[in-house]
Amino acid sequence: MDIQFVLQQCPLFSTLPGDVLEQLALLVRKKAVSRGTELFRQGDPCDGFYIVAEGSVKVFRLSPAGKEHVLSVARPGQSFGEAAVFAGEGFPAFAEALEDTLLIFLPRGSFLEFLEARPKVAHRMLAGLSQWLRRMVGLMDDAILADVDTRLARFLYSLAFSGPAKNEAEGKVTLPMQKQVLASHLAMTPPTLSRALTRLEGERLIAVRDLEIEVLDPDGLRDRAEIAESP
Amino acid sequence: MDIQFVLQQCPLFSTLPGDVLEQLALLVRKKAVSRGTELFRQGDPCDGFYIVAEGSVKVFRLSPAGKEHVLSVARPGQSFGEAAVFAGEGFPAFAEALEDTLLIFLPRGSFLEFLEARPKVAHRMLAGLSQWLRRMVGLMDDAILADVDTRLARFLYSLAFSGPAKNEAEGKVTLPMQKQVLASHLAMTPPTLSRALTRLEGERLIAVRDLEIEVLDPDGLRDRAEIAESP
DNA sequence: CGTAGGGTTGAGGTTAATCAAGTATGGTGG
DNA sequence: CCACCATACTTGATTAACCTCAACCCTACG
Repeated sequence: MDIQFVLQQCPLFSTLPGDVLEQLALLVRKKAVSRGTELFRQGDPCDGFYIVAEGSVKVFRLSPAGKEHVLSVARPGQSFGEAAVFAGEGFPAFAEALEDTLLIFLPRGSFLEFLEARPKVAHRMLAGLSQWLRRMVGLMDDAILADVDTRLARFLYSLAFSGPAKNEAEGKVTLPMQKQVLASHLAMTPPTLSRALTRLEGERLIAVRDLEIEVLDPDGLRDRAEIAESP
Repeated sequence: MDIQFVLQQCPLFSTLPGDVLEQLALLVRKKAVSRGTELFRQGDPCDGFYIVAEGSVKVFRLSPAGKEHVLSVARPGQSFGEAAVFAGEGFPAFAEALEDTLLIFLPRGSFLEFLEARPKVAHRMLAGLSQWLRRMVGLMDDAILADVDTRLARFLYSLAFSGPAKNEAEGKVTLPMQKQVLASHLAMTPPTLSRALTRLEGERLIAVRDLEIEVLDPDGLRDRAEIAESP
């Protein structure tokens, strides 16, 4: 695994010139963990943050009653835990590897030094945190203002037609996580997700086969997702 | 109104030395608006952000169906809209003055220049955004994982015993907004909030008189809020 | 006074959680 | 190769929390 390559994949650092990337690479540590490994717990003091090189990591919160809510699933090139670096109050969530995973760890102290000298990177971090904030706010009022079918439709639509327009030829996407994880991410239970998928399938908007989802009617799905037309 | 004084009240700038504050003060514009004025709309291009000097501003999102969700109410010394400055994608929410309000406006361009030269301030902004992120995540999984009574208890407890421990002698606080605004902030409807207050009152945890809330049983309220003991 | 807005109270309806049973699927060990 | 088990997912029936709609109260204010 090439560290610099991974760093460059990360939105936070993708605009950095080669020599700066090289300096950054000197600060980091590689870390290989197996499925189920807990990277950090809510409240743990934050000694740095991570970028996923291979595999995936679930970031989630636990209610006092033990119910879990998945904030995000980090996949290769994505970072997690970076917000905690600046607040200095410990991690606000749990993180656990969903499969055998290769990570890059950026220690807090040396990373902050690195930042101090590079306003450009700091600016990039500010943009990155703003994005997180945006995403979380979106997630939140989705969960509050929209019903389950709408939430699901919105997730599927943006998976298929925005974001890193990935492996889909026409409208075929693969869910980036298990359905029970997705259910928690969308603030619903697995039975509810199952039924919501069935309903959207019944409306001929999608076709489901395990984690493979085919979007049959993009416009219909967009309507269901209550997303405004773009032009 | 003294601009520098207001800037210093804002957590983002409270640690700045006097001369830097002076420079910052040169960039800003005062703005007086009357109750009901819309400061910006969701999607508007972001040309800067605000700090409240006097009054209060409601920041909220609207669902396509027209339902409103109040993200926060900014009061004197608090900033809003700052996240949009960095993302460069327009404001993610609406903002409207709840009363006649005095504002300080920091224009995007000159503020970014100001930041560029001052890593310390940038670092502070990073911490500030992290705090926002934390608050939003907290709000979100409150709304998702906790029932209405718990949400309300949590809000009241933190209002009375953390935050800017304000005008309360023992356990008396004033709700910082109308009840219908609070209801939306806590992701419930006014009738539901009303009943929840009645229930907590019935359990002798609080006493309500208009916007004045007296906390009768702090420990009981903390238990109801499912907040872990601190020691 | 009379009206308007915020707030409360009551009855009824709906969404999604819960609980429980049933159906694949994949891995493991005999 | 097959029996076994664990895990993910689905399906069904019931329940409960909260929303909705409506009437009503109250205070402020013209």
